[in-house]
Amino acid sequence: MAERQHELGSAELEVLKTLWDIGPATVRDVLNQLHSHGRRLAYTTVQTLLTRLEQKKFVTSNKSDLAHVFRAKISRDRVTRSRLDTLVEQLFDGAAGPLVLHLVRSERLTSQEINELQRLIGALDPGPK
Amino acid sequence: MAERQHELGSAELEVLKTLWDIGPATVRDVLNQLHSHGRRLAYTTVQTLLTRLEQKKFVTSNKSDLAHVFRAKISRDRVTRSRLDTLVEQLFDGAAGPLVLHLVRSERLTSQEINELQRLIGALDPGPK
DNA sequence: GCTTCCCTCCGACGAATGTAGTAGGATTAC
DNA sequence: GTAATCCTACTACATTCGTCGGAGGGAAGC
Repeated sequence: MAERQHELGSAELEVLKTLWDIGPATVRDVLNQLHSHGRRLAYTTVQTLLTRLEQKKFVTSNKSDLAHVFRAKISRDRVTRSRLDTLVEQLFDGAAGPLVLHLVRSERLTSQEINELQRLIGALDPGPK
Repeated sequence: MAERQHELGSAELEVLKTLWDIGPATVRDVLNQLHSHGRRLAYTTVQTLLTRLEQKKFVTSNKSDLAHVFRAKISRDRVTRSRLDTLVEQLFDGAAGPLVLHLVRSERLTSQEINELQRLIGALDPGPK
């Protein structure tokens, strides 16, 4: 019950991601963007999703124009962090290490990412702990 | 609709994790284990969860004894992988790199894990791609 | 000024999920 | 053997989520 990860469904996340990608937008804008990515949804579905996101405080809207303009209020980073926390918590009882190792081992990194990682890791201080 | 992540709810996962932790067990065993971790659930709730997990083929049961013995059929690794795939897909459009970088940057690793990582990363070949 | 659009508001509905109660059979304790 | 236990099977119910449809009010075309 400490797990309040039930705050963002997959469809809601898709819409939120669209806002991150194209910036503040109307229902129609989001719908078009989704359509252009092959995602079929009804206009009102997107509207419902945006409304729910607003109720959940993940989005705000400017209602001064006829077509309301929605804007993401939470960053992609925050959502990522939250999702990861939940995953790490649920699967590894909070230990992030095993997850990272799992990811790194799963050979899904591009060479560029590996280089980047080597830099980052090299800079990390295993320090006293 | 391509998203079939809707296969394992958080409560179901808790029960599955218990099976990974203590091995094949009865409803009562799982319940006790959960209780010992402070998780309050009714006996029948755990039973329902186990039944559903069995329907979903994530668990099998031996019904020869009065109290059925349930056994995890899917590994923690497979679930982890699946969860990660979903997360990477939903948040980074499939690119695992950013996720790893995010994790590494989030300073939640123990020094031991960092060492382990440095070894792993060092062994990785950025090679041709 | 109608007709057509487009938008918002509201209600709805089915599936999945978390949580649990009840019925009734089997086992154990006297 | 009778009562207290324990277990399974079945049913139930509230929520959340994904997905829309319809009503009704402005805006825009002609």
